[in-house]
Parts: sequence; C-alpha cells; structure tokens
Amino acid sequence: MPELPELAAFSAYVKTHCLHKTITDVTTSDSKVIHGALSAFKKGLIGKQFSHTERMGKYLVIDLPDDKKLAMHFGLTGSLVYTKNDAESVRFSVVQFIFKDGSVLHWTSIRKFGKLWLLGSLQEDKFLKKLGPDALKISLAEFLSAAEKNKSKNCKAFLMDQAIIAGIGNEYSDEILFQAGIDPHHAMKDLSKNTLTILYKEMHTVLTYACTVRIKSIKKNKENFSMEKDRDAFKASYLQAHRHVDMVCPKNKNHKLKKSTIAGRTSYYCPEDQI
DNA sequence: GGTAATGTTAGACT
DNA sequence: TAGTCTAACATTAC
Repeated sequence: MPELPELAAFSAYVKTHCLHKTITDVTTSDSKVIHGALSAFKKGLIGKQFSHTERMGKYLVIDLPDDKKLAMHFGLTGSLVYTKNDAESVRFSVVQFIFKDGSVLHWTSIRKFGKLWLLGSLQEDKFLKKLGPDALKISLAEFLSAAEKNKSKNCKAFLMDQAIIAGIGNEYSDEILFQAGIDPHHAMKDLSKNTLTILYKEMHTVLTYACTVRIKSIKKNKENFSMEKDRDAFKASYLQAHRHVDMVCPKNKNHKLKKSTIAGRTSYYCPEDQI
C-alpha cells in the first residue's frame, strides 16, 4: 500500500512525533530487514537524533547528524506506528526506535518486504540513485520526453516504473488512469500528446489530493493510524472506495468495474469510461 | 485450505 | 544488446 501519498503522511508523522529526540536503543525482531550488520546499524543511531525527514518516491529518508541518513522502504505492507511508551505492543512491529522519553517509533511490516539502511549520502545508495524524478516534481516536458523514450511500454507499467517516475504503485496508477479516462491496456505510443497532457495533470491532481487525505487521517488518528481502514476517506468520485468493494464505476453507476491483470498487476478499471 | 495481496529485483525471454 | 516480462521473496487475510 505505501505509495507516494502514504509516504508523505509517514514523513509528516515522523516530523510530528519523532524529531529532535535522542535515540537510546534500536531493537528488532528480524534483522534481515536491516541492510548490513545490525551492530553497525545500532551504532549509527544510538545517541543520535532525527533532525529532518523527506520522502523520495516511495522511500522515507531521515536526516541524522554529520550528513548521515536513515532510509526506509515499506514494501507492500509496511507502516509506522508511534507509541508514547514502550509497554504498548504493536502488531507486526519489526524494528523499534526507542527515544529517551520512553516513546517508540515502530517500523511495522506484515510481509517484511521492506528494508531499512544507513547511508552516508544519497548518492552512494544504489536504490535511491536509480529513482527517476518524483511524480509531484516532474515537469510536463520531462514527462512527455519520458513517454517518447518509453513508447512501447504499457501505460500502467510506465506510471509504476520507479526509474521513470518515482512514487506511484499499483493502486494510484489505477486511480490516475481512471481519472484520466485512459484504458490501462494502452501502450504509451497509443496516447496522443493531448491525452498525455491529461494524464500528467491527473497524476498531479490525484496524488496531491491523496496526500491531503492521508496527512489528514494520520493527524486525526495521531497514534496507531491505519490506512487500510481509511479507504472511505477518499471522495466518492475516486476508484478507491469502489475497487474490491461494490465494483461500481464512480462516474456512472450503471457501469461495472472490471478486474484483470495488466502489466503484471491486479488492476481495476471501467471498460466503458476508460478508452 | 487455497488463493491473492498495495513493491522490487534478478534473471529469463523476445 | 536492449527492452520487456515473470517468478520469487514471506506472511497474512479472506
């Protein structure tokens, strides 16, 4: 689930609860999610403070002293949960950052596909280095030129390719294509310049709106927020509330959504409104 | 109990 | 060679 808007919410969450507090310990129930040796990871964090955090695509990058950084990726099922004390048990908590005041930031994950690692600079990391421009920062000109370079690529695969545009995953690619009225089966070369411009604009509109929804819900819940429970937070004209649920097209109640595998992923779309 | 699941990557394939 | 596609990863929920 964690795509660009969720990452924006995680970033806001860390800023609200975790900055400028000394880390007294780092514990984990499964060190394989930590890149490199656990001892080095702990050593790099204990006694330090988070000074700032930013989202980069689907990665969260937290600043530490001396230009060091902590990077997190959430995989399919990752989240963050902050608790005021270390006695509270948190479901699927895998890594715990314990602060001096007794509060804890839990990096949670059901399937443990995500990863955490320390890096000296952004440039040294092979994953971050491979990221394309952020979906909310890419210009229309860059977007159009990327479309030209990836003519034969399927449009949904294009949106989800982190090396082309960073931050979009399966759910939001469906939502963006739905709002743009584009059939997800198309290759990029099938789309006119005019259609590509609509796609670009919808990418912005959908992601910006989703960011406000996610940030609002993370603030409302303060601690222990869950995004899964918040599907209904999206307005009715969005696919979010209908996929998986009633399968009714938000644009026309007489249309039924279709589920099929496109670009290797489970996709939901309206065969009548997306052409 | 079988199946699918919101991400990424290595390796296979064309 | 380069672009594109598929299987695998680990675990849970339905």
